[in-house]
Amino acid sequence: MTGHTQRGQCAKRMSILDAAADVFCRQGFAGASIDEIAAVACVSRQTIYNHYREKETLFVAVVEDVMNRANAMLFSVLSTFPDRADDLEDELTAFAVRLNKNCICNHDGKFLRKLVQTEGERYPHLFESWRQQGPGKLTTALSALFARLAHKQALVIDDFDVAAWQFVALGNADLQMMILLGATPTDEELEKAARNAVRTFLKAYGSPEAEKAGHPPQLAAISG
Amino acid sequence: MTGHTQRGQCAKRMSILDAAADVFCRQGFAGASIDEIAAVACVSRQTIYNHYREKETLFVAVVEDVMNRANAMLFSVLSTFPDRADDLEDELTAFAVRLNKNCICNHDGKFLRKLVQTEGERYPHLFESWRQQGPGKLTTALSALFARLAHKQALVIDDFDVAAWQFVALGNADLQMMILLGATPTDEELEKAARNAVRTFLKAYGSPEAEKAGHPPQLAAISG
DNA sequence: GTAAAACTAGACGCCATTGTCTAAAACGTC
DNA sequence: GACGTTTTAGACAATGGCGTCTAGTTTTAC
Repeated sequence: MTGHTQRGQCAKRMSILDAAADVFCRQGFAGASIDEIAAVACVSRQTIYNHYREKETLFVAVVEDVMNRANAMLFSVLSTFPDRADDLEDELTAFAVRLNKNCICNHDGKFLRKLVQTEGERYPHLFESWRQQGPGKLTTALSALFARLAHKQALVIDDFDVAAWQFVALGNADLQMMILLGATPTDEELEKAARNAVRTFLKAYGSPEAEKAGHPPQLAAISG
Repeated sequence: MTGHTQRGQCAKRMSILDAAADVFCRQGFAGASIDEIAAVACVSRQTIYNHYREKETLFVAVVEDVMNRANAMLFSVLSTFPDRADDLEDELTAFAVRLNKNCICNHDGKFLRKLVQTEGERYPHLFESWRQQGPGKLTTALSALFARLAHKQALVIDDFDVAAWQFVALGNADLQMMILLGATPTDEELEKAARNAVRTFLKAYGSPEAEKAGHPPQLAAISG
């Protein structure tokens, strides 16, 4: 139980977890075979059974592993939310790109979406905890961040929770089909999707005082 | 091969297709067993092999069946899109409710989302045709319908395709999590989600001239 | 260097599933 | 009522995956 052994074991464990995530994601739980996972992980089948009692144990461990990584990435991205009202459109667009690219369209996001949908009913406890720690906290965090921007007069928002979800939903609007099919969007597609989303978001929630010359508000000319 | 026989066979076929859709949706392709499908359909296993050569043939037939039903329903709902500018918010909200309830949150929608995601890469041709005939035509149709409203000065839209996707995306925003977990939203939840979506959509795309007393535009008071 | 621990390759029993086959039964037509 | 078609129930071989076991090899600790 010394450091070296731990490192070796740890490496095998990670290799197994990565391979299992790959195979489970492609084939689903029922379609995945331990032999294929062992082959992808470059490990003998017995080693897998040595670390995890059975297929189900392995599956749960994989899901927890991916969940932890995804949540960490999510909060890492959240910490880059724009704090000041300057260049709000560009800043929000860049943030939406980061969110889509690193949390939703990446491997882990694809894995979780797929597996939550297919196995969620079979493991309610597992995915309930994901929902609470992932998307649940995303909502409250984003909601608070938008509240801060609203407090600084950069946005005009009546319901922060609703606005938070709508921001995320708008960000995915153009990518929905690609997300469904598991394709990875290019940087241009990500940029364009985020740009469209933020433009519409700001048309709905943008503060008139914060508008700059570049994008005059459509309704500014109305008198009353 | 007379009428009665046809009717009997047809009933069996439908029974098999329905049962197979149910089991495939719950268990996935790999996890579904012919025996379970036969049991749900109240049919002997041999009858299934009599109608469909093998499991894969049955699966393809089920997907095509559900796709056809879903597309028909989609266009049926699309035909109820509001045509006049009166009561636009209420009309759009009711439309969004219909779209979510009958096309996205129903059994067929759940089935297609699940199966496109899990088996889409294995049957690219099948799901490509779905994409073109379903969501693809939804975009162009919605886009044209919004263009008509814009032409009537009820909306102000620069890019109709983008607006169409955003309308759908906003409509799903509140339901995303339930959709992912396969839960069926209540009527109240559907109503509230649609209401939030349309409010924001109209804040972004609403025409100032069409605004009524009930919901004054946020930017109307600006002089500049 | 040695001993313990971990890993490998492969064989093995077990079970579920697929797809076929057969004989009997149900159904509809004439 | 006789005939052809369809359905049924069950047996059947073949396949493949799971999980165990064993014997031999590599890695790690001291």
